[in-house]
Amino acid sequence: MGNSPPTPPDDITSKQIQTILAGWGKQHFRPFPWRTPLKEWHGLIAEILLQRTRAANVIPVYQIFIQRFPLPQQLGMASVEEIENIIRPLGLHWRAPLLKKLGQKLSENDGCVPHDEQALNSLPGVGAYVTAAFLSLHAGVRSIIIDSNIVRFVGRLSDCLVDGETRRKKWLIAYVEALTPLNDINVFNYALLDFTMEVCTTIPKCDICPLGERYCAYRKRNIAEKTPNECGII
DNA sequence: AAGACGGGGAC
DNA sequence: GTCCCAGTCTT
Ligand code: SF4
Repeated sequence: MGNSPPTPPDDITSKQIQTILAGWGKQHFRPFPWRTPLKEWHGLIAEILLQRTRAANVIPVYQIFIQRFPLPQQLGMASVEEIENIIRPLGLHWRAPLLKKLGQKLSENDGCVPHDEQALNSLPGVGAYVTAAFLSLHAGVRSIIIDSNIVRFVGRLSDCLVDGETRRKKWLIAYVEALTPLNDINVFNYALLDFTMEVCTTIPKCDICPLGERYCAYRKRNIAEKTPNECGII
């Protein structure tokens, strides 16, 4: 028998982490173009373009994309070639034919994006992450989001090694579920995205982290071992 | 469960 | 040059 998987923090601790992250997020909210009030269609497109791609790199492609395809109908009628050319700087070109199918499928629904989890998840190019991100960030529906940055963050909180499969593990999902508040879902999820993008990064910036050793087992161990962290600052 | 996809920026 | 990024789809 190996080590048992990490268990989520208790309710009190989870709420404290939520409060700290939400407070941090309010002061460090990043106004990406897809975060300003927008059409749901544009929000869905943004989440797809953001797959495995740093947000800053998506900005110019997103602007061109929604200018060329303001409505799903226009995307559905475009050629795969044209779509592929527009998203080329982002790589993962297999998304081009899926985006065309997405436009066609939404056209059948009057161009409206469904708010049903099953319906979203079955759309071409839309998986667990895009479904949860769209619901929580663009439709006000509480959903937990799990991306590679958030997996890394949970790994740090619990001081557990993670890999590419960790995002599908039950313990990880339960952990994020416990951390995610019942209300103000978009505020918390934006904070979680920004925090994991800017503070709990591949090389963590523990010296500016609002959580620290009280909430982060990785940080606590580094301090206890009196080894310099990966920032090189105590 | 494991592999493929991908350009581009950070280091 | 290496690693990693708001994952998804296919064996
Ligand atoms: S203390 Fe460091 S490792 Fe822990 S959550 Fe903060 S930035 Fe991440």
